[in-house]
Amino acid sequence: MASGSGSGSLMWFRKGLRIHDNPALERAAQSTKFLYPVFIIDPHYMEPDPNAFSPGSKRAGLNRIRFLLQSLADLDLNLRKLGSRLLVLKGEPSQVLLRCLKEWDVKKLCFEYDTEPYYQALDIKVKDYASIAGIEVYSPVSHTLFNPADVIQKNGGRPPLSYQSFVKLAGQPSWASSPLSVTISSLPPVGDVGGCEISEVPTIKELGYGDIEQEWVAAFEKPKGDPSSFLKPATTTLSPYLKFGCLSSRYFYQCLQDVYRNVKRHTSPPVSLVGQLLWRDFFYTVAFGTPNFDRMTGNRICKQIPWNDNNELLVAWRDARTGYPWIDAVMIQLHKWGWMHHLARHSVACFLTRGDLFVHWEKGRDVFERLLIDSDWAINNGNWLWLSCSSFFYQYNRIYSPISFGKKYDPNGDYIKHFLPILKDMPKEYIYEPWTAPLSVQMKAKCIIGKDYPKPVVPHDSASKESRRKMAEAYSLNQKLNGKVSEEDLKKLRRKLEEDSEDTKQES
DNA sequence: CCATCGTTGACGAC
DNA sequence: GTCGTCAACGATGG
Repeated sequence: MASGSGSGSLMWFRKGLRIHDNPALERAAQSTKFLYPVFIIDPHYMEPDPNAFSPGSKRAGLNRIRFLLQSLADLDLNLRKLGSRLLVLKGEPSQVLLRCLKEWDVKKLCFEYDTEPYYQALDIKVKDYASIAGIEVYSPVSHTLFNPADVIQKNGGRPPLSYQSFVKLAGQPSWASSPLSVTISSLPPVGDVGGCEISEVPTIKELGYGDIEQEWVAAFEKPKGDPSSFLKPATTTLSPYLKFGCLSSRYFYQCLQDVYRNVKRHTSPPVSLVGQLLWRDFFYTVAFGTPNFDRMTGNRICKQIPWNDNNELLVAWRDARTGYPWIDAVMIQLHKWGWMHHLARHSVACFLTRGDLFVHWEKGRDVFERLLIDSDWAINNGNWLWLSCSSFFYQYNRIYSPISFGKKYDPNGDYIKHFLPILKDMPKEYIYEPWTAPLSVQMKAKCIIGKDYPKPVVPHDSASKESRRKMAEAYSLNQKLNGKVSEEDLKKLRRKLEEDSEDTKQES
C-alpha cells in the first residue's frame, strides 16, 4: 500500500480507554473514510508468568489484568455503539503498530501523549517511522489536567518540588472555561485489515488464567457485616479508572466544579477531590521532569540512603508474614483486592522502609506496581519517594506505628479479623499485638503465636529507633556531600552503622 | 541570609 | 478533642 497517500486513520489506544473527552480519537475520526481503533496486547504485560510471586504476568498481577480486559471490553462496546469496534492485536507494540501502518491504508496516526519513560521511548520509534512514511501524527496531552511540559517550562525548566508551588504555577487549566467535548455521535467504519491478525477483546481465561479465574470467582467476597471504614472504601475508588483513562481527569474536574458551584459548603484543596486531581498532576509533572525518577541512584531529587537488601524481610512483608496483624492484613488486602485505603498504603510503606525494616523503597515499589489495580508509574514512585522520606517529605521522626495507627480507626480489629481469619477469636485487647497475649488466651483463640501466626519479624520499638538513627546519619551525609553521595560513600556508611549497632549491643 | 510552612505521627497532659 | 512535645527536615519566597 502506498504510504502517506492513504485515506484512513489509525487511533492507537494505550491509556485513554474512553470515547468521551478523547481529542486523539476525535481528530482520528475527522475527515477520513476509515478509522482503525487499535489496542495492542503486549504478551509481557498480559500472559501468565509461572515464576512470578503472585498470579499474573511478568509485569502485572491478575487483578489489574482483569481490570484492563474489562476496560477494553467496555471500550469495544462503546465503539460498536458508534458503528466501529476495537481491533485487538498481539505482540511487541512498536513492531505490531509499524506493521499495521505498513499494511493498512493510513494517512493519519493519533494517540494520546504519554509522559512515562516506557511510552516516551516507544513513541519516538513510532513517530520516526511515521515521519519517514509521510504519515501525519497527532498526539495530544489529555491524560492530565495540565501539560507537565508547560508547568516545567513555567518554572524555568525544572519541575516544582512542592504541591503548593505546583498549584500556584499551574493556575487554571487552559480548557477550564470552555466545555469539553464529551459526546461522539458516530464513527467512520473500520477499513480492510489485510493480513493482520485481529482478535476480539480476550477473556481472562483465553489469556491462560482459566484455573485461577475459577478460584477467584469462587472466593469472591463482597464486604459485609459491620465493616470498618477500611473495609467499606471511604474514598471514591475511581483511581483505577483514572489510571487507565477510562474516566477523563479533565471531565471529572469539570463535573466537580459543577458540584462546587451548586453546593455552598465544600472541601478545598489539597484535601478535596479536586485536590486529589491536582496531586495526581503534581506527581506526573515531577516524574516527567526528573531523570531516573523511579530509582534512587542518579535521581537528583532522591536522598541517598543506605537501605538494606534483606530478602527475608522483604518477603515477610510482601507475603503478609511480618507478625504485625495490621501490616499483614493490609498486605493481604493488596493481594486479594489490588486496592487498599490510601493511609493503609502509607502505613505499610513506612514499615517496610524508614520505619522498621529499612528495606529499599524500590523493592516495595515493585510489589505495589505489580499488585495494585490502580498502580500508576508517576504516582506510585512519587508516593514511595514520599513515604520513605527520600523526597518531598523529610520528617523521618514521624513513624507510623504498626500497632497504634490501625487501632485508632478500628479499635475492635474488624479489618484484621476479616483479612486474617486465623485471628478472628483473638480478644480485641490483643488483636494488634497478639504476641503479648498470655498462652491461655492464645489457646482459647486457637491461635498460637509462633505456630499458627508468626511472631513479629522485628521488635517495633527498637527497630524504629534504629531506623531513625540510620536516617539521621544518612541525612547528615547527604547534607555534607550536598546530595552527591556515591555508591562507595553508602557502603562506608553501612559499615559505620553496623559497627555502631554492635557497640550498642555490647553495652547493653 | 532567615522565616514560614508542610494533605494525614505518637504520645501524654488537660 | 485539642494542645504541646519530641527533634528538627527542606522547598520556597522574601
